[in-house]
Amino acid sequence: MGSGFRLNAAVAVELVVLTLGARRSTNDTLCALLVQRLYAPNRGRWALPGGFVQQEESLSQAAVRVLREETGIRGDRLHLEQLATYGEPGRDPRGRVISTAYLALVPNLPAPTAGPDAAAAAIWSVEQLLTDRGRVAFDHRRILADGVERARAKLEYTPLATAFCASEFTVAELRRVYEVVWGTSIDPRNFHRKVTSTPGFVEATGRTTVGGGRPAQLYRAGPARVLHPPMLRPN
Amino acid sequence: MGSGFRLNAAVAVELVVLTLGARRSTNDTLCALLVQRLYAPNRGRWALPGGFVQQEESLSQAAVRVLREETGIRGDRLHLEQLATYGEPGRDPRGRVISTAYLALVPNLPAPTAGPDAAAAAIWSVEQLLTDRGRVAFDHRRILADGVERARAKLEYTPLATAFCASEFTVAELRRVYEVVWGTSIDPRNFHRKVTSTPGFVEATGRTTVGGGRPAQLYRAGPARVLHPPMLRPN
DNA sequence: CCAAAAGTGTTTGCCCTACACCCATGA
DNA sequence: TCATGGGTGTAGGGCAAACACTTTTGG
Repeated sequence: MGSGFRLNAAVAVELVVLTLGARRSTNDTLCALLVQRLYAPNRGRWALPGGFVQQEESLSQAAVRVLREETGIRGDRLHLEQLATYGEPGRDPRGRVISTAYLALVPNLPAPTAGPDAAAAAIWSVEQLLTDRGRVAFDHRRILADGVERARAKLEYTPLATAFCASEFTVAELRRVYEVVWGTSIDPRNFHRKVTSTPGFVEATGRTTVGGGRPAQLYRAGPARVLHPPMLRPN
Repeated sequence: MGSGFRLNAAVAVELVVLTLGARRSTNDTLCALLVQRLYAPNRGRWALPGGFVQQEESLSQAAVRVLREETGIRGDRLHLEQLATYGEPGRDPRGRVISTAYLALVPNLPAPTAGPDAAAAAIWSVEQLLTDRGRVAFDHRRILADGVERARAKLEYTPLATAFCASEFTVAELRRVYEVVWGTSIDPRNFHRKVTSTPGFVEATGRTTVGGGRPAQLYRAGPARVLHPPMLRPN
């Protein structure tokens, strides 16, 4: 490490909060949580929830705090992982800002409430956000794209999809997560077999759903942290 | 992003530089490049090459500069990617330091020369470094472990292994990379078939080696950025 | 001719896909 | 008894591990 210790940057965290939103009746759209900026720079544009890191907190603690402050979401029962760090000079007009982005996946996102620094908080379709240029502030479109790609990749080899579901869920709900995030359709029969035969992916609770057609088994997330064998994206 | 812009940290980059070192005649040990600290804190202990980011440079530019300054390695013909960011309060006794770590893979690492802030620069076996506690400064053992794990994982689905080889290499040399980094042994026949049949992984140059036994084809890295199908670790 | 290293053919078994089929409920 | 969605059986193809074998060089 170089010789001269000197404060040389403002370190912030940004959050890519993904959830499955209800465009129609079923949760069939991948959505992200954004806040509308109340102050300059980029006043009025939509940005990822974020904030500067405080003196005695770690980066991940800052991410949990910011998520609660700006959106009201609690950090428990929530998947949170570090995504990447963005530090181009000039990415923020105020000065040198280094942003460490975190990826958060939440089930059943409650209606967000804007914090004191935000004009509004809302859930947008990821597809729209990535298509429309100019709606998103700073370099947050790039950060969002990186977060979505990370989520897509991690569905393959980790049980991350369970983070999009409630504490108990059916195999069909889990399949819908894969279909929405990947943007593909999956054979229900083979998916069912694969999920239930992968050790540690899901555990049966013994309970079932009611209504509709035949009742479905309810499952909860299992102890596995990686999937053997992985769920492969169709290609 | 929160309201108050204020410089609140010293941002640094750290480099996990991996190479295949010659413990015996063949390159059969995964090694990392460390520098011995000349100044406090942690004077005399071994640390990853690193340094504070300067005003008008990006994080990746800082990584390239530090690599050159502290070890004499040039940034061209070198794989460099961002690994993760470490920001626990108290990880550096001088104050709040946020370190973004980069992973660098180099073939045929030349004898490193210590820069002005280092007492020495040397190549150590990764296995030794990760086993011995107390030899490595700060939280750099953790960073090194993360870098090694990233390299192991990326060998599976990217042509990263070619970054450990010279510009032209044989299939057997490429196989040795996999065996050393993964710590496994691989069937030479199946490996050969797999590598040469994966589109874009390697390209034949038409030339061959001389000496030893039957001459081997020489290859260079192909244009692929991901491997379809992936090379899977035995398990 | 023999040793050494490169590269090929062939078998075998597994996993994944596709799809036919049966199961359990509400109306 | 029909509609609806949940779950199982099974045949076929492709891929990859295992290993015998051929090829091409240097002594």
